[in-house]
Amino acid sequence: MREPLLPLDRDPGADAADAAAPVRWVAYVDLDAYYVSCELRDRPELVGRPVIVGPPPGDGPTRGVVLSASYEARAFGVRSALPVRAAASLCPDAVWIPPDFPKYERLSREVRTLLAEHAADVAPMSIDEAAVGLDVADAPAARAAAERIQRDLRERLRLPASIGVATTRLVAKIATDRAKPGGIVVVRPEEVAAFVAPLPVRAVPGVGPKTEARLKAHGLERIGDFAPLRPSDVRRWLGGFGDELIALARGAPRESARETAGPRSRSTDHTYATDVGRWETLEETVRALATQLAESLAQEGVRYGAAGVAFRWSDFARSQRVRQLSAGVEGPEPLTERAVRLARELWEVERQGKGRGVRTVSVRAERLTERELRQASLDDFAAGRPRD
DNA sequence: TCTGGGGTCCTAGGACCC
DNA sequence: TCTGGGGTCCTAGGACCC
Repeated sequence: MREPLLPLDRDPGADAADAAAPVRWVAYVDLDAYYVSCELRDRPELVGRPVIVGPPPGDGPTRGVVLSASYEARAFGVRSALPVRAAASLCPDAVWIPPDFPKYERLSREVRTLLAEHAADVAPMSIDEAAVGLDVADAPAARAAAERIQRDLRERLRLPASIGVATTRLVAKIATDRAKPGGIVVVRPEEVAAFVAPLPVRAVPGVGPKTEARLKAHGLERIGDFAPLRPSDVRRWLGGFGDELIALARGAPRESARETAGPRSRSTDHTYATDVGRWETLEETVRALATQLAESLAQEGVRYGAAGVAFRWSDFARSQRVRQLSAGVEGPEPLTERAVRLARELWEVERQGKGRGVRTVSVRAERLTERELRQASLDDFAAGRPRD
């Protein structure tokens, strides 16, 4: 059987464009135990103690989870996403701090500003991660640049960071995880295959518990196991992701061309203290969430082109519905009206016979566009290009 | 000790059009 | 009347990430 020829089947060195392209270094910056670190700036007396950011376990049932734990708390087995009560029993002496998201957002912006002083090319990946394109010639210079960034973050913002350095974002991100906490790991392009080979497949972003289990069933546990495989075989189990894994294992990962061009959707939700079995209650919540979401978008000059609703049921299953809207619309009316209708559909169709209640309801606006940007680009188009 | 509150991307199937 | 091939849009659901 013939194998389709893929880019990754070629010898990377044989590609003229690749050979001519200068090596690009990327520093992947990950702030350690970010929410906790933000809090310790204000409460230095807690440094060295087990600290947990999350809804404090109080009286009554808490439906919360740990958002961030200091390394001292992690020594007790406390991790992000652990239910609050489990964390409290693992680490009874922890200091609990309720989350202050505006504070974390504010600091995150300060971090980006600082990073921008080090490099022109800063791509925020999440509230506590960023990929920084380094303008350097070789690995020693890249390491030195990462050290400067790390020191600057520590001294000026009092935030500890781990940094992975490589010539692709993917490998730099994987290296960052090996650098935690507080370290720097540099991977030269010629070392990539050897660096990833012994790592468990879970080290690859995008491989979670389900994929891990499926791969294990095929006898694949480490990234290196993929190097000798045929793309067509792996593609059967993993789709296009299989090609990426093979390329990585062979030391020639393909950089995803995806641009992070601003958020694509925004949602807001509400978890009830006890599950809800009355439509009237749900409708009221959906209406309130949709109104609030649409108003905040309108305030920022952001339009939306689709509306969605999701339920998390008492059995933790999830159902959702999304509908496209006519065009980029604005204001609470379209979102609210559509969201209530979708919620009603979900309620009638998905609840049938199961008698389950709703635990969480969420409302989402998708296909976001910025009013000003949209206008500007239309103007540019009209002015700069002939209409044909 | 059940499991928050955001998000993203991928895939597959159906509708519809040419 | 049993029959094509492509392309695109929309929707649902799964998996994953911080």
